Amino acid sequence: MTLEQAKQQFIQTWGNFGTQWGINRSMAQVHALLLVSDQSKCTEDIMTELSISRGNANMNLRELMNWNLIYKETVPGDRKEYFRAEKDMWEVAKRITKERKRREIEPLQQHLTELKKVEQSYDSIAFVATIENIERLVNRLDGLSNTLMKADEHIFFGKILNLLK
Amino acid sequence: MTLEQAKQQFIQTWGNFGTQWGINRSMAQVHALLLVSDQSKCTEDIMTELSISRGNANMNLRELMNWNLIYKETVPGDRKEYFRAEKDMWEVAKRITKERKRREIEPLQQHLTELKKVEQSYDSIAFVATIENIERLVNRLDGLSNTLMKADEHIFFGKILNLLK
DNA sequence: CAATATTTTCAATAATAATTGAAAGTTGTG
DNA sequence: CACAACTTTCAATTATTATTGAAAATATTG
Repeated sequence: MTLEQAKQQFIQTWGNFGTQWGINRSMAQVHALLLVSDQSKCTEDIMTELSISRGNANMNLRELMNWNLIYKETVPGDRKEYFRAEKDMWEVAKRITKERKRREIEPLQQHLTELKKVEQSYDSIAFVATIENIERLVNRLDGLSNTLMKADEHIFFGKILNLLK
Repeated sequence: MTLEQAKQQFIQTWGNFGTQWGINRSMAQVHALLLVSDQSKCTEDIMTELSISRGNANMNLRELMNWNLIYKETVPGDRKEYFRAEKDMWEVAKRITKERKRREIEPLQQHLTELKKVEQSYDSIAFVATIENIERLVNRLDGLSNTLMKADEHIFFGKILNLLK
């Protein structure tokens, strides 16, 4: 397998896994392309190399910036914007965690809190108990994300993986 | 908010979060419905209560069984199959973890191992290093899932959440 | 500030994924 | 074993999501 083939393969694979996680294929592929590229790339490069449209490239680059997974770079004497990916995968994990906490865990916590305001009755007891079980789990996932975001990789995994030894 | 409204709200909310995670809305809703229902329910009940077709209900019930999140139950004197959800949310978390490990982490590990077989060259060094960084993270997530699946909730979260105190 | 390069937007279109429902298959019953 | 009850399948349809590309907006240069 040549380097070029391997990179293509990786982009393909990353794209497929992305879709399984509710991330659109193009966004995952743009991310993958930048992860395995030494030089930063401009929109034009990305359009060409992934055979996607300008609009698509632009939109997903912007979204990757929102997730803090890529940076803009400027090249002296060139007007275009160039993009580079964060390569430290522990950083990547932390940033994804931070964003998912904000977009998913926190809204879910809000919804669950609301649901507990159901009017009390004999039948509502079991319902509230179920919601509270879900809430407990979600709160713990939240605690886990907070810990992960603060910890360094070594401490985080080191301690966890020793849990049951 | 009446109990009925709260249950409907929960089903709605669970469905929406599901779609964000690459789980189809109906499957998440069927799961939600069974989570908040005291009695086990047959296909007909589910079709009616969620206003979905027989095929849809059947397919998603089967998929929830594959994930080990619901059980079949039989009612004496009734031919129909009834379904009940696992209500222990720590169990639910463990089972989802187990399944995601099998469906996502393990195949990804395989792919990454393959990619390292790229032919060596000056340029491939950086590529392999990036793949190895990704691999390290994925392996640790794998270790984390293994630990979670074996641990009980109290031990698992107790120790983690004390990490940085 | 006009000319040009570049980025952004967004309505239209295409691709993908979910859903339906009727037909085929299966299982249990008298 | 014929019938009825129930479950499963799957081609067709519908709904959702992603993508395109041209036009509008913005930024940069001389």
